[in-house]
Amino acid sequence: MPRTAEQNEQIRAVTRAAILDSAMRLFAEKGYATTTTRNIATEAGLSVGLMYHYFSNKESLLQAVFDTVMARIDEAITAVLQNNPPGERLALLLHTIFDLLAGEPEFWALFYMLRTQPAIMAVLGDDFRQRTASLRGCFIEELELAGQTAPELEAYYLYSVIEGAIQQYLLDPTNYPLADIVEKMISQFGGKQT
Amino acid sequence: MPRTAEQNEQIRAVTRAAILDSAMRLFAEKGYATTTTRNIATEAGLSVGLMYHYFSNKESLLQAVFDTVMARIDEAITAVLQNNPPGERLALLLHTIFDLLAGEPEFWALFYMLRTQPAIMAVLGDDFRQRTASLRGCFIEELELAGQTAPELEAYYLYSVIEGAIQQYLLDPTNYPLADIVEKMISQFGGKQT
Amino acid sequence: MPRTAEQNEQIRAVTRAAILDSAMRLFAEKGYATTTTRNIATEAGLSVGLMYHYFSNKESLLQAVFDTVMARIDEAITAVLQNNPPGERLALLLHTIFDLLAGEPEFWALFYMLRTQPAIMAVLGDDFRQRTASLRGCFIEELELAGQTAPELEAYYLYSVIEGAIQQYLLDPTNYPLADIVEKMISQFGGKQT
Amino acid sequence: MPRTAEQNEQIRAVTRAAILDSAMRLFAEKGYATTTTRNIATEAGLSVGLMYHYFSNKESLLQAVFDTVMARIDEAITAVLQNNPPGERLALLLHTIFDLLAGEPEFWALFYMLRTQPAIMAVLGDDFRQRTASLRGCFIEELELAGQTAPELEAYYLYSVIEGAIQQYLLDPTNYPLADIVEKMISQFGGKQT
DNA sequence: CATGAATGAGTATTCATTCAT
DNA sequence: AATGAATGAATACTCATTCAT
Repeated sequence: MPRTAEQNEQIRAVTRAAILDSAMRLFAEKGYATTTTRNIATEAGLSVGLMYHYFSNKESLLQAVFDTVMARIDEAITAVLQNNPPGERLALLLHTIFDLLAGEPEFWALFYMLRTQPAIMAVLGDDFRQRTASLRGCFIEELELAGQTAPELEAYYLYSVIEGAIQQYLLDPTNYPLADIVEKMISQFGGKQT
Repeated sequence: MPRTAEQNEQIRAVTRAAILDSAMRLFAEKGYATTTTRNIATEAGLSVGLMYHYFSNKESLLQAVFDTVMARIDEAITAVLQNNPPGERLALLLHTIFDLLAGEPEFWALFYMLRTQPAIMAVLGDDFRQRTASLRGCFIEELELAGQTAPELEAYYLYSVIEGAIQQYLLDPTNYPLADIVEKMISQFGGKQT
Repeated sequence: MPRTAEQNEQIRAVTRAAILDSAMRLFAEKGYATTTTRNIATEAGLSVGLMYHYFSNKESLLQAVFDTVMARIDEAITAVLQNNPPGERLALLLHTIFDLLAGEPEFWALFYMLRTQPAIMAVLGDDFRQRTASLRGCFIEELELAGQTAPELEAYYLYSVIEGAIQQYLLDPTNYPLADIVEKMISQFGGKQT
Repeated sequence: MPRTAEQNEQIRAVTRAAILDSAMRLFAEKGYATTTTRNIATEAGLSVGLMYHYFSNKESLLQAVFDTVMARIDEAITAVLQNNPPGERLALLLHTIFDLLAGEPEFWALFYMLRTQPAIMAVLGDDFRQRTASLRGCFIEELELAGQTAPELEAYYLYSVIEGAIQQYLLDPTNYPLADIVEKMISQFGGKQT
């Protein structure tokens, strides 16, 4: 007896996730250009042909990986924003971001790998800038509530510290004093301590 | 009659520079993996074979590009350190770095492109970390003189701000308030105003 | 529906044989170094890429060709040794070898072409020496039974005559008196006449 | 002051010999195809360009190497033939050939390397066959004098033993009982002992 | 006579992608 | 849905040969 439509749907979802997962891991580990489609299929435990049933391109696979990464970050941030009152959100946001960093560094490594590739930014650049602006918007709001006099500039500055901290951590995870840096950020930008 | 050794030296220096220049520009513009050796040779106005007369392979060309970039940074920094008294160097260092950024952004884009590629970091990683540590060393010294209580931590923090600012600027050069950010950095870390 | 494992096996066997066959013919005809991988693929009627699906590189293809050639010889020799009583084998062995020579001279031409190439002997040398020793072992045994007083030396001598005869024949197949030479070898080394 | 014509002649002869020597050594060591023209020039201690003043081609260099090798053999053989009475020459010829083999095995290795390359034989084949016939002619004469009943066939046979012995020796110089084999050849073909 | 910079066609190999089953 | 055989354009790199000096 053939599979039901529902079962097929189920299978598709699982397989798709497996491919995405392999791709994400391999891109982060070896880079986009040096990862072959065959690599990804093998790692995901399926045939090359089947992979092309799910993603028409290596590039569309990249796009999907990017979307997944971004969705993950958005989700975490949105959760903080929705479940906490303005004025308390800044410290929580920072902790969320850096917990993600400590927990899944490859994830952010991938993020920056994508972001610094000209070939990739040609495709994803606008998306990147838009999301950055939106997150900075949150910061502005919070910084205003915290009583900062020049919240826009402060937001740019804060964003820079965050970004720089992530990169420095990725460059040398064992020595970078991540926790101290985060505390310092919080105290500087006036969020309530947690 | 063969060319004199001097003439050859001259020719070699010019050609080598042309190759390096093309490679640097193309790597920055298209990424390392997507730049072909033929690309580089054509752009430099010479044959593939000749390129291999000067650099034994693509990787060693990358290494040479990296060294050139680094030498350029080192040179600028060293000039500041040697020609100014301790205690006044911090602000000057920052201005130097960000002048370089504003003047030749592709240069730094290349720097970060290289740094976020796992395949490339496998080759250049140690070099990167060493240079980072050395520059942070300068910061520590200056921060101590500026009377900071925890100069090590401050240095890590400062370094992060710098790095983040560079990246944010590269992402959106027209909107990022680079000058203001630099001023803020200087005032925060206690170097004398300029 | 994917092909069954059996179907794939079938396909692989056929394609592999086609590649090996082309390679063998071309190596014999033009030499190893002057035969290109593209040559082989074209001659076998398939794409370059596919050839690499079957053999990981040109060298491993060479190795496979060598193994095939050797298996062919071994097979013929083993058949003689197993189906005939000691004491009668020598003449049969010689006839077997020289029938192979007359029937497929390119086959032996290939054999010697490989053997005299330093670059190739670096890869296949040990194998060559080992097989030579093993065949000489058979000769010793037979020569002992034929009542030769110094079977070891005789075996070396016999082996030399065989090898020399093959090469002389290859150099000038129309004029070399192969049959007479073989008869002379048999009468000299005391195998029963056939 | 410019060199005299004589000095130039002198220089040319020396340089030419150096090139030939390097080529011969390298061809024997690495094979024709894997030896580069640059290899040869470097080994001979001169520039690539200069080498092309002496030999217009890699192929013409090969031809010259071959001629040199052949001239050397011819010379040795002719010396024996001219300075000894018919009837005593056979054993001397054999000793001459095998002394050459023991003294300069690479020399013969080169000879066979060239001879088994189809690409090379296309150029040198006729030459090879002619020289072989001429040497066999000497053998026939000597064998007739030694009273052999079928001197033509014997000559073919002898030639085969010689050729086989050389090759076997080259394959495994340490173990092959060259001296014994030579003695056996001499006693078989009836030349006077030496 | 002498040099080595310069050329570019040619080679082995890889890899995204397609397709018959 | 699933397989893996098949394609061929593209890539890094080599090397015989030329040529300005």
